[in-house]
Amino acid sequence: MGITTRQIAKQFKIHHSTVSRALQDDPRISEARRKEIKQFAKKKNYVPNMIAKSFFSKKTYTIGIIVSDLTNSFFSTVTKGIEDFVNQKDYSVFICNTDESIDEEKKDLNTLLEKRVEGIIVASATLDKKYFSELSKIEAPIVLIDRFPLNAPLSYVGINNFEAAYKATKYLLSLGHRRIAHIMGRLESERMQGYSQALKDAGIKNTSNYITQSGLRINDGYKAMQELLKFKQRPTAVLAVTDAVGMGAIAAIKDEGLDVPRDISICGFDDIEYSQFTNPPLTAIRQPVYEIGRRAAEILLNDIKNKHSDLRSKRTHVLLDTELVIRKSCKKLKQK
Amino acid sequence: MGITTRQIAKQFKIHHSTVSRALQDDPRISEARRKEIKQFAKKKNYVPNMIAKSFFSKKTYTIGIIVSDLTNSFFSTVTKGIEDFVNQKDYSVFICNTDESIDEEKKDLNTLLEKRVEGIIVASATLDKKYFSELSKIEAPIVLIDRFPLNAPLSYVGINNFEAAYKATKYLLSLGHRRIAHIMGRLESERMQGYSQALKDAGIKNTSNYITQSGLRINDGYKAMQELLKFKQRPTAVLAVTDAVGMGAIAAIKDEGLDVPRDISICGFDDIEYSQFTNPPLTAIRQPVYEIGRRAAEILLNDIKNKHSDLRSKRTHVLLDTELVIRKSCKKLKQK
DNA sequence: CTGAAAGCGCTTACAG
DNA sequence: CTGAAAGCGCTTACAG
Repeated sequence: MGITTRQIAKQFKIHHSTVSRALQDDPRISEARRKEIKQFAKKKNYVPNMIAKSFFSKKTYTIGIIVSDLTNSFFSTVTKGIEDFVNQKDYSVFICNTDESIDEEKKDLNTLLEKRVEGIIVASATLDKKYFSELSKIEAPIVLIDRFPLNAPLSYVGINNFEAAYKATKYLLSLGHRRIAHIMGRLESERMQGYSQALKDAGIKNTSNYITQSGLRINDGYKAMQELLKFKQRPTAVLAVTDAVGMGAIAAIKDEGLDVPRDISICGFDDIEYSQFTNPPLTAIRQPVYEIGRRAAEILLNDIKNKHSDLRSKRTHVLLDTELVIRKSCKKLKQK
Repeated sequence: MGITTRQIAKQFKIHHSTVSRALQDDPRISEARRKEIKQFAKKKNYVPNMIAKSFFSKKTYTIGIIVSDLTNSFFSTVTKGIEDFVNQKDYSVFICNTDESIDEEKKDLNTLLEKRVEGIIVASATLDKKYFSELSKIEAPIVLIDRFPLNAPLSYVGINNFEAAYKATKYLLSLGHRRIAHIMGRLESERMQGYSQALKDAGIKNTSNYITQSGLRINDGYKAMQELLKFKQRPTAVLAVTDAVGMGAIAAIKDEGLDVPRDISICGFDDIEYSQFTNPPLTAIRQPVYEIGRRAAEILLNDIKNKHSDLRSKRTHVLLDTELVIRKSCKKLKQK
């Protein structure tokens, strides 16, 4: 193992507390001593033991991030936003994937707490109120991202999902579509509600007819679209819960010998980097993904700093703006 | 802060070592004691302090991963592969982004070492031999991925880049292309060499004419392609150093009013999930990305376990197979 | 300017 | 079956 302050001290026949002080540039230690100690430490590749430091100071300079799947472009981008921000402040980050399992999430949470992270950012695999009220009792600051019940007793940053989905659906309606389907996510019911409301506001009944549930990945979208394709009256447009699902849907449509947007229009949600390159380029709601991560990190670090003061914002709720990015995957329907 | 073993001990007027043992299910502690202690601990939300445990045991159950950019599909997939594997063994992972900066990489490495990770997996931002020989002196096991000089004095897992690029270039040649360009990466010179060798073997001189260097992202590919488009004799095919670069190249070609593959064929490298959805679908060399992560994790954990024994494989070199996935972005040239 | 002590929360030999 | 002690590598009041 690495050399310790005690071993350095022995070398100079001094006390290890002096070594500790010299290494910290304590002005009370004489210039000469400091120099020789630091030089020796360097030569011996001394690496301060943060575990011991943390043990003493109660500061670990680490936070944890819990997401469902890093492979998902949304989550890797959020994570990058978080990492970039906290790194500047000398924090490290533990990353945990839950694969949408709430049990895994609880396990991860526990591990993080055992490792004494100073704060946690979580995109939860559940929306269970009880769970969140438990979370809010945890001492370490927590910031929710992406998934959260509005008015959860915790800080969160994300978007207004209802509004965004409403906006997307209205766009589809404005193109003349009436049979608009929605491939919804397990936890993305706000988006589904925004979709439904838009249909209702347009005077469309039975808005739940064309709703099918799916996972968030490409394959999930493929399968969900296959289901929608079985309807005798096929939808003419589909609002997908994520871009990846939208891509899967496009693939399913093509495999059926149909065309996007000629036969069916597709609107995505996220606007990941690759969506501009699909065929056709995907029209989608854009979330400021990186920014979501950055803001969450900012709030978390702030809560950590003010942990013991009243400045701690136990409940900062940030909803960032979304934007409908119109590309080529949605077609205007001819008037009948 | 959370409750400690001492506080629990006080509650029952016993010694904290007894509490420690009860919590560990030490059979020497009486059934009754154990039960009441565990129950009380649970009620009080006792969370064992891993920092203290690590401090004692010298095991932190954490590893570090250093990559250039998590936003890059390749790296997030590798990371997932690593995480999934080590999680089963109860390890946590620190994730560090270097953004291709070697200074940042060194800083990250140092932080990881201070935090006493038990091992590190790194996709380095450099190929400097001196650097790697320094790395090899570090006590913690290290496994290199993606970027490494062949025969580096460290374990690594990746692919045979030379061979893969050779294979891709040969495919382009077989399609009748002669003016084949290569958008190379800063560190991907093996791929470039495979490309050059294939051209040479086909009797093509001046193989460096059509080589241009670029970053690894979409935008980088866009800019690099713009340069290639300026040649009086434009290339008829391009081997891109990554899929993302290939996508950028396609965009640049289209923006110039040209078509892929009609005017220029594009071959990617990686075969990320999104490449099947581009327009046209991207022909690319497929790397077993997730598997690279998994294997690297396996070797690392093995080295950690055998750290002090001869079983430690200080230099396991694994090169996984690649495959050329033919889709629609490369066209057969007509015979003249 | 430097030293000796105490303590952070655990665990594990050593006793009994 | 349980206790008391020592120690992991640091830091920081307290002395002098």
